[in-house]
Amino acid sequence: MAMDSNGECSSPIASAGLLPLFGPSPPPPQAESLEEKLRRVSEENRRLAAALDAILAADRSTPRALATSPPAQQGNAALTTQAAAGVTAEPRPRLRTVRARAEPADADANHLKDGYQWRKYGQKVTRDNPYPRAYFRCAYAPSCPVKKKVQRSADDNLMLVATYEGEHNHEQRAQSEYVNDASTSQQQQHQAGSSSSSLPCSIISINSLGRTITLGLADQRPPGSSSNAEAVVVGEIVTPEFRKVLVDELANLLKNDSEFIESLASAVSDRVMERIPAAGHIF
DNA sequence: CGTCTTTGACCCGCGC
DNA sequence: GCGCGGGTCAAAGACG
Repeated sequence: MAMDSNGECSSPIASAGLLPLFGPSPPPPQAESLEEKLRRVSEENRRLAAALDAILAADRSTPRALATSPPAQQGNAALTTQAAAGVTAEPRPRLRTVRARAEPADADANHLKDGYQWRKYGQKVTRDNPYPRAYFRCAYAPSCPVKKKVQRSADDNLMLVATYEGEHNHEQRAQSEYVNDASTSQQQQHQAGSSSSSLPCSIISINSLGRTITLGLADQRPPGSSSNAEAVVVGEIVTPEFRKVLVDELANLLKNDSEFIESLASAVSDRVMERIPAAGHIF
């Protein structure tokens, strides 16, 4: 995943070559086995990680801070990434925006599960959007300065737009939404391993009927586990055993699930449409 | 009973 | 200075 000039995520297409996942209308390789798909995605992840490294290396020459984001956890909203706050100038580099598509069943909930616990402290109807904006504070640590605003998109009421402000100053284990301790330790390890806390910038979540697939495109998490509700696919698959478990899990999830394909196509399509303009002014 | 959410009021910055 | 809009506070209610 590439960062734009503001340190935010943007399309890697221009620099890293086309990721088939992002293709405008990826032909469903139905003859391809799940394992082959997995291998292909892992390969793409490696390419993207390399591209990101190159971009970050170039970006470090400028003194601005990289925006970070909370980890994309599994929830009822599929996190997609963003390129938003302070697009033209960066006086407030800690501001970043995450777009998430909510499940229709949660159409009334203005809540975005992102791996942290939040306490709502306000709600406001803004002028340019008929949907109310909700204000949240990090509820894990009283001293944590992080805030977020969540508002539905005026264009698409299923699209949640969350704006994060500040940096978490605590360990991430703040949520009960983690599937299990193993995945939690992964998250913590991931956070400790990354230079700037957490970020969904490198993660694609595709939610289908409560099931989520997360593709960690740049981070190097250790092998993890998955629950009966979710499968987490990270960029580096280390052991054959893990891959087997992963493939089995994916197979269970996707078997007889034509809606997943539709959701996937929809999510990819949305994402491509969001990212193409952002990529246009990166280089 | 403690915690969390809701919601109206208040504060503050900004543009005119 | 005034009005507007965004952001925050805090009391009250809901909930487990």
